[in-house]
Amino acid sequence: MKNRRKRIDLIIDLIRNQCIGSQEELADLLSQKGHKVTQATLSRDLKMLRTTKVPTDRGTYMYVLPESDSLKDKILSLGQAPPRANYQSGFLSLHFSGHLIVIKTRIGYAAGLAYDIDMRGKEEILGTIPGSDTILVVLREDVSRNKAAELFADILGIDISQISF
Amino acid sequence: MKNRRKRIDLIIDLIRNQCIGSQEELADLLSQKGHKVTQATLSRDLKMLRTTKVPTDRGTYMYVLPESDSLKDKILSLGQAPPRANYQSGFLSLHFSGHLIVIKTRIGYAAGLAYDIDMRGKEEILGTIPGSDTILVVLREDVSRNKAAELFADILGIDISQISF
DNA sequence: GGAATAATTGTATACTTATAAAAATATTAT
DNA sequence: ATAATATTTTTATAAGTATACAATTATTCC
Repeated sequence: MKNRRKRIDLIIDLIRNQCIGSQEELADLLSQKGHKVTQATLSRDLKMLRTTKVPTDRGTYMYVLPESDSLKDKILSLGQAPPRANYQSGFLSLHFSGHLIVIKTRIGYAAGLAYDIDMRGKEEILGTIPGSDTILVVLREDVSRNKAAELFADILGIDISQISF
Repeated sequence: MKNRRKRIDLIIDLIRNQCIGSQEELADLLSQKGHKVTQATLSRDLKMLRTTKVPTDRGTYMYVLPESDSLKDKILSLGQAPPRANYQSGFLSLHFSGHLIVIKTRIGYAAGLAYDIDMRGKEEILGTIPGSDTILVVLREDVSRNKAAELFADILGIDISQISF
């Protein structure tokens, strides 16, 4: 089945990025994205992903994914490459938000990495702002994500699959 | 009530030391030790303890306690007002701009506050960059302002009305 | 291809958990 | 102590989740 994989990926995404309080709720979100499945199927999916429903500070409940190890295995077995830290450069992760890029680094590595990025991306980058473990990169408005992703994969010496669009 | 504390302690003990698959099961164990309570009470106890039911490798489910920190606080503060650090001393204002949030703090408070924000908003926040009296927060693109406002009201211990949309 | 086998899903339902409302128990103030 | 207030618990039930079994869909092996 082809859709199962996509559905699982989507579930992981949804759970990562929003507060989902029940399987019905998840079913709704999924169907909005074209995956019509019943609660029973989600119960199985969530069990397979070792997902848990945790009480929140606000008195509600939300599903959360398990700490990466087991999850990574699950994802791997579904054919997707897990992101891994690059300890040589201090790079940990890269995310887009609008024309911004947020790069997380090991503590203390932000400044050094930001310098390298500045040197390499004069054309595409308006500026970088390093904290201690985070770099904010402001892209020029006319630089596409794909272009930027290629550039950063190159600068950081990582595979483009490690970049989260 | 005197028994509540003892019951909670016992629940923690039981969950730590054996596999408990349902609240009914826990109720049985407790009653063997002299604590006769209904499932409803346990539901509340477990919610209060932030306990979660996790799918095991063997295809079963078991309750587990959360990582220690929050747990100790909960137990210690049983009955009293919920423990919440008062960050209001450092916090001055919060403004949105696109998927960014700019928080002004009293001088010197930005780094500390940013750290707390990082700890609390792993899901919703891509990263934070503290200056000395300003924190830049980059939200994930799919986090709405309302959700973010709720989150920050909670993190900062302020009323949501203090947040400027 | 088509039969045999395996994986996935839906249906229906049992099982489990959460919660409103009422009752019981404790605490506080007078 | 007693009324007033607050907390905790049970009861009853709603809400949510898991699973047996049947149906469907995919895969494998002639």
